[in-house]
Amino acid sequence: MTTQYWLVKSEPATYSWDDFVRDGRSDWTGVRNYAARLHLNAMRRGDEVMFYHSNDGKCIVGIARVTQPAFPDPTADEPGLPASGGAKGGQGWVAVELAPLAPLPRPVTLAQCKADAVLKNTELLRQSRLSVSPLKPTEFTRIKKLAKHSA
DNA sequence: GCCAACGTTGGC
DNA sequence: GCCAACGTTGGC
Repeated sequence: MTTQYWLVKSEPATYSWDDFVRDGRSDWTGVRNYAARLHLNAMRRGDEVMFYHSNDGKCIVGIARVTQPAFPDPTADEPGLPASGGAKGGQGWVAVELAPLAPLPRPVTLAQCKADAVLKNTELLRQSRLSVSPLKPTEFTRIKKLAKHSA
């Protein structure tokens, strides 16, 4: 099975990479956006996920791994309904479980992504408010490569 | 079903 | 602190 790649955002003031590493794993709950939910539902165990610090940081800081695919978000009003249950399914929100895989040697900044020919068209940049977005394998590889060089 | 008003996110 | 982008809500 081919590994898929994703990017999730977190405000470090709320939940930082360091918090994530300390916890060793995290249920990625509270996503209340249909496009983001679509992506959560498409995640499979073992997919790799870039961890982005929004607001304070504005950089990609580490790589996580999907350890549990989508399950009903326990923080939703009515968890457990089928997530595919119709366009108006305000319920049926889902979460996934992520675990830290490795920090990036150097964070990759938003400015670097914008300036990069490969990364300038990522969903992260095209739709800046989307909290969970897909990455193409080429984009994922590019981020890893940029993380090896000085900013 | 359209659209204006409003709230939220997130970069600057 | 401001503002742009986007989603949601509610009047009609």
